[in-house]
Amino acid sequence: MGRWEPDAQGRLARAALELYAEQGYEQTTVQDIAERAGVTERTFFRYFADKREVLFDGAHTLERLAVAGVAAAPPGAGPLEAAGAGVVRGCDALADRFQHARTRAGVVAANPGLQERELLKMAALGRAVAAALRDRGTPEPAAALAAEAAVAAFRVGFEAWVAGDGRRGLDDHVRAALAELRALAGG
Amino acid sequence: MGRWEPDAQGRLARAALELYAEQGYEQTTVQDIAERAGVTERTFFRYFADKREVLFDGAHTLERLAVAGVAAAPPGAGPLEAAGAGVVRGCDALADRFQHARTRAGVVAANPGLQERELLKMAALGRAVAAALRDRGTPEPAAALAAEAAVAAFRVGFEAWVAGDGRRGLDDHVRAALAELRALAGG
DNA sequence: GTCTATAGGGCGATAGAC
DNA sequence: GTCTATCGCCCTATAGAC
Repeated sequence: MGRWEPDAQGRLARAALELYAEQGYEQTTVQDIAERAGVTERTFFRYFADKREVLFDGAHTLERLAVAGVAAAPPGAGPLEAAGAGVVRGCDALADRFQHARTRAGVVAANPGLQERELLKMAALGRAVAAALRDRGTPEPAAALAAEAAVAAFRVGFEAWVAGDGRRGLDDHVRAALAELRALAGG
Repeated sequence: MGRWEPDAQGRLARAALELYAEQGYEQTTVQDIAERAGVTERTFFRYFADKREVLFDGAHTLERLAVAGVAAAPPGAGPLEAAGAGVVRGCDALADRFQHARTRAGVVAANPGLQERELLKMAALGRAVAAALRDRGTPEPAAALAAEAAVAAFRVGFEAWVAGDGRRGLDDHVRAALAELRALAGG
């Protein structure tokens, strides 16, 4: 057994979500989080760049899956179709964590600073999807626009998912939003 | 003549943009800005909620114009068409300030914290446009999706505008992005 | 206007694993 | 010995409270 309990990062992330949900983001200090996780304040900043970032360490998985989903889309698929396949694939990153996603969404919705960070992650997702589209031959500005539109559908689908009871899957909601988007531009 | 120079807010905003461009956002302290504007630090926070907000005081004008543009769209226009008319109208808020917009865009592009704030303003624009669409009868989720798509086109158009030499107007770039978006979903 | 708590970065010390 | 995780203490600027 080592000198320290293992998985300090995981304990910090869990402690932070709990405290943000219990007493609010602004009312929670980094020291509160560190104490609950059994480490010092300094260790928190070793794992997370700032107090917001602790809620967003899963963003990279979502991005990676979405990029893979775009790459795996059939060669004949158009840009919007491929981008849609990407964000639908990304749903796998969250699908089995409905309760966690819902709690987290509530915390984020209650604080503009956290919304900013979420938007930054969604923008990064959009850029990653756009790059994946360019890799399969989609030129700009079509790649950026298709990616942004697909991410918008993902966001709308995600909101519907956490607003519901979780019986309908996230991917189902996102697919519905994508269909609606096609209808809008086509009609 | 009063006891203080007039337009402290304007001087602060100008001083901030200059300093952020000259020496970087992070290297600039609020005190630097206040000194150049000839006021105290305390006065800065009287006008701006935080160090980022000083770059975004024009956002409300853009939002107001966009909402008016949606409301003024012909009754027969579809959701995406009306949302597009909104963001095209919003271009009037920036059209005659190309140099200012370009400098500001460079500063924002160099700092993730400022990008976050910009994304928050774009999200607010999207919500305002969506609300204007609902006011003219568009149901959800079509209103949210059309608004997000139009704002994405605005952003793409804006980026092309500041990347260019300014001879083509912002509205022209945004209209082109909207056309591309329609083509994407329609094809 | 002054006073203060918190965020967040820099740097070196320490204690184990290997 | 090296490497890595953690701590401790110092510091400044932000931003809110009084």
